[in-house]
Amino acid sequence: MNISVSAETLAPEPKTLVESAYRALRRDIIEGRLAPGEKLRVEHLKDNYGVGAGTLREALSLLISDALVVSQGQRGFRVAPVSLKDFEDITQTRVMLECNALRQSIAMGDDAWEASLLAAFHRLAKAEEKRIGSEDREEWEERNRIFHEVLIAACPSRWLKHFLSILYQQAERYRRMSLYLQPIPRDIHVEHEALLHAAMNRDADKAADILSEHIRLTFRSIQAIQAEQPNEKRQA
Amino acid sequence: MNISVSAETLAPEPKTLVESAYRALRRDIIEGRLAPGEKLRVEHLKDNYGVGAGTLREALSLLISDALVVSQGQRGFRVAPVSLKDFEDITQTRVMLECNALRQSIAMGDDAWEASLLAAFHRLAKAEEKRIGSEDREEWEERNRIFHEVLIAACPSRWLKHFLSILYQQAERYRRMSLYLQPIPRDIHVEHEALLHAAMNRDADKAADILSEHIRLTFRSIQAIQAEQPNEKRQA
DNA sequence: TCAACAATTTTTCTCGAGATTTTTAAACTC
DNA sequence: GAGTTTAAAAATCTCGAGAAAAATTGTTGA
Repeated sequence: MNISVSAETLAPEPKTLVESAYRALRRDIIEGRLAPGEKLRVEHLKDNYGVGAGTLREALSLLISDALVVSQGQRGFRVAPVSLKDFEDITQTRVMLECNALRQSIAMGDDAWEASLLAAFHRLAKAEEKRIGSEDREEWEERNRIFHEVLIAACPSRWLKHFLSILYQQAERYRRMSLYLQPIPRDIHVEHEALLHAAMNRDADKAADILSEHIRLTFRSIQAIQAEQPNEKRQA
Repeated sequence: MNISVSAETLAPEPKTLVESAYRALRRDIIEGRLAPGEKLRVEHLKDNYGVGAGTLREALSLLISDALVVSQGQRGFRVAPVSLKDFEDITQTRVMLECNALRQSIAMGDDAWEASLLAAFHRLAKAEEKRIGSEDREEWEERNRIFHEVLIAACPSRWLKHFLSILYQQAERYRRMSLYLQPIPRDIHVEHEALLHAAMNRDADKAADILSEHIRLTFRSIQAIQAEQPNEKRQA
């Protein structure tokens, strides 16, 4: 079985300028430094990222795969817009796919999978303990992603995992946008723990239920924030 | 409700050379003129498609979104490899997503959706009648795609439809590879008809069952061909 | 005051040439 | 003869400049 945590997780460092620019841009979009809907002028950005125009265009083309950038005809590139409706769609689609993948993973996971799951949970728990300073947020984000990734790692469907990685990225962007200042609520740790135990006990139904609620809860909290502050930008 | 058949279907003609090259390359890959695993040398291809090197690179980058092209590090681009295992994965994932989308579409489709579904079926049926010459194959492919697209058009999830369009493309490539000479079996028309009636009668369970079998059947027939001729190329 | 038109400016799109890196081939040693 | 090292060839990657299109600004006329 190919768990391949390090394959998708610890990317093997960029070997080309296009790749570097792609990653830098992706980070800047997901972490909100490039605002949703913002125009991405090649001539202006190529200086910021220290590459030529053609190289930057290529990096932007790659970001279309992730649906983080949109391009239209002869009018250049833009950061993908956001909307609550879109995030709801992402959430529902992710619930369906991730629960399915989790069931398969639980059904097929071997000892090595259990071990890497325990390890990923442990790393995440440690990050959750000391996440007071905002410095540790990046570490928590990384470990949270890995935990979710390992949960479904034993699922044999590459396509399912591919789509889920795209949806996770999208969800992360929304999460960061709204929970920028807010500390991570405490009960998320409890959810992760319950998820771990259900998975280790091979209780697929319970695990899927917890995961569903876990994913939906993020949407609801952002929905609530949006309801309080409807003054935020609201692109189509 | 936004049925938007013409949005994804009749693409609004390319307004840029990158877009033109992208479409030409996509056709050539899906229709098998560029073989799976084949190396895509930019210097050689730029002449065939009549564009500059940078433009072609950008088009290839866009094809990565569709998983029709893969690139690795500093070693250029390749046509995405194929394997029976991959097609099985595509089939299963597509069954799950397309059935789900179909159920939503049946639940939410209005009169206009029913009308466009009938129209799409009619066009497809006409193409199925006169598909003796291989000339009509292209027309049948197009109308088959539109029929499947309209079936799920009333599903409100953009992400689901986005993923399905990718999977459909992939499946089309496999279908064309193996059924190149074979005429389209007659019972496919019967399946389409049963699918239409189940959808029109709002019988979601029945429609989903038929659709599942419909998609799986294509895989099984290719699986059978592959079993007879295991001499074909078999990339990882 | 507003709308339509035209000139300017900006930006996108495109191409060809140069610098690195990979691949291929040959020569050499053990 | 097999494997390693070295040199040539090919391909990829990268950049800056020129052509086409879009967006902006200013002008004119009702």
